[in-house]
Amino acid sequence: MCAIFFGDDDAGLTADLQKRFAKATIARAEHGSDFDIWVDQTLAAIDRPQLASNLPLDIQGTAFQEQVWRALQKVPAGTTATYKEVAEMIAKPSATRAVANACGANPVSVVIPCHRIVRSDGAVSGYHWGVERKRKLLTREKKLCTAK
DNA sequence: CGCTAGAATGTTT
DNA sequence: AAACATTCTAGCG
Repeated sequence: MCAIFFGDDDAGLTADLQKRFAKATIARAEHGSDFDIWVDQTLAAIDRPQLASNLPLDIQGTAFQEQVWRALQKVPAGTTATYKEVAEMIAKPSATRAVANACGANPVSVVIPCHRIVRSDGAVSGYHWGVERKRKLLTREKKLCTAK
């Protein structure tokens, strides 16, 4: 698995995929195939982050991005971190903007929680798949966490 | 004191 | 060389 995308419709999704993987040919998974099983696991991982480690992820990114993404996975569900905090986690306190860049480059939306990152004033700034979706994810996670 | 405008900053394409 | 899902500070009302 090299990417996990959100989308409201097929057209938007494939368009996004094409943009990210310009040279790739888009194909669909057969129902009941191995890939289909992974999709199930991925969806399950939204609620249980531990399951994410079962996924055969094949993420491609620069060294900097990998640092950021690793830091992101340390952010507990139901909480948020600021771009600056993440920047400090990877020992580059002044690279806040760069961190934001790396978040946007993250291909695996749910496995790496790029939606838990907000601005220092607490405002939800941007999200590749829509700020609306980001807010919903956050409130949802907060509920899940407090319910536990 | 609260707000706006502008510079600083690191990484990617 | 340009663009960005930020942040910090100085200046103004």
